[in-house]
Amino acid sequence: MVSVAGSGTGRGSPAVTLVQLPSGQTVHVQGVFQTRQPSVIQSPQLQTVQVATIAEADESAESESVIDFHKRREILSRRPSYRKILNELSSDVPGVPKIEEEKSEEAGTSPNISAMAVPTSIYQTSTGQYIAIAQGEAIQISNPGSDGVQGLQALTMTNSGAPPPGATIIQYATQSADGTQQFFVPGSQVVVQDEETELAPSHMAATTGDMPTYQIRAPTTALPQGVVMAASPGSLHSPQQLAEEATRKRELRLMKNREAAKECRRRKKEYVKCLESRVAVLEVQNKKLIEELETLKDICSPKTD
DNA sequence: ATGGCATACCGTCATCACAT
DNA sequence: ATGTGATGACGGTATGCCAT
Repeated sequence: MVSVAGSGTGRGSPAVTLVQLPSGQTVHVQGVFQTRQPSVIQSPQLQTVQVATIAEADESAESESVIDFHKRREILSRRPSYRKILNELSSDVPGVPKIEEEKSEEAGTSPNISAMAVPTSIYQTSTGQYIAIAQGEAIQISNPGSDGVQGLQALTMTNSGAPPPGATIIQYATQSADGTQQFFVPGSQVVVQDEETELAPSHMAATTGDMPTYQIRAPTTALPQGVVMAASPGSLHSPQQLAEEATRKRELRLMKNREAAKECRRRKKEYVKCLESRVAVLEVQNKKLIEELETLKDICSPKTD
């Protein structure tokens, strides 16, 4: 005969069951008969509901259940956020890294304009680079492909040489050893990229060492190809200006969404990795427990003698 | 070498959830 | 009500692998 003496089955703590063997020997069995555990793949929303259900069962039901109905409906209908899911997972499981909350400004996750000093104008070239012209003199260029500081380059105006009438030559020291580039800024809003680089796909431009050159010109009738007007706040009157503003807003939204999508995919990958590693751990654990169970069965199998 | 296939990555759109 | 961020869905592109 085997008697099960007792168990510590508090939620969160592993259940320890005391098994008394016929020989009088007692065995501590940990985790074979564990209390309900959330499935690995289960969303934390569901876990939340489970907990709520358990709580309900414990208490005198009626009063709470009516209130919780709508809440639960809300929870169930809500789409998961990978950050939330992973953070909830990691709060349960030590060793699982949390996804950090964005520290909006100084984090610098997006390599571009958000970190810049109040730019008045933002441009995106056909190669995907962003150019921001601040109120003062600073021009910053960021490569969306690169991250962090590397993608960000500051420019200062030098007012030298013999620029075209009304233009200011800007020298900008690239991080590569060879290059300086000239930007013509007549106080207007257009950045023109040199033709040789204009046709290059964005991923090529991001990876090649030779940097493209740009010109910032007075706007003509139409925007040059490969240039997106991104900002010129101020009075908007004509339908054309309104249309430009709409275009600018759209481009800005697209840009933000692009970044958001990147971030979302990164989080999703991290989340999936986390789940995979958790599956691996649980598989090992499961295997161990099965072996343990078999051993116990062998030991405890009634011998008719 | 080339075409087919699988996979990964990216940008965009639509939609939802939440904040203001 | 509106703006914004997050995310699923979809299509396009790049890349690697394999059979021919």
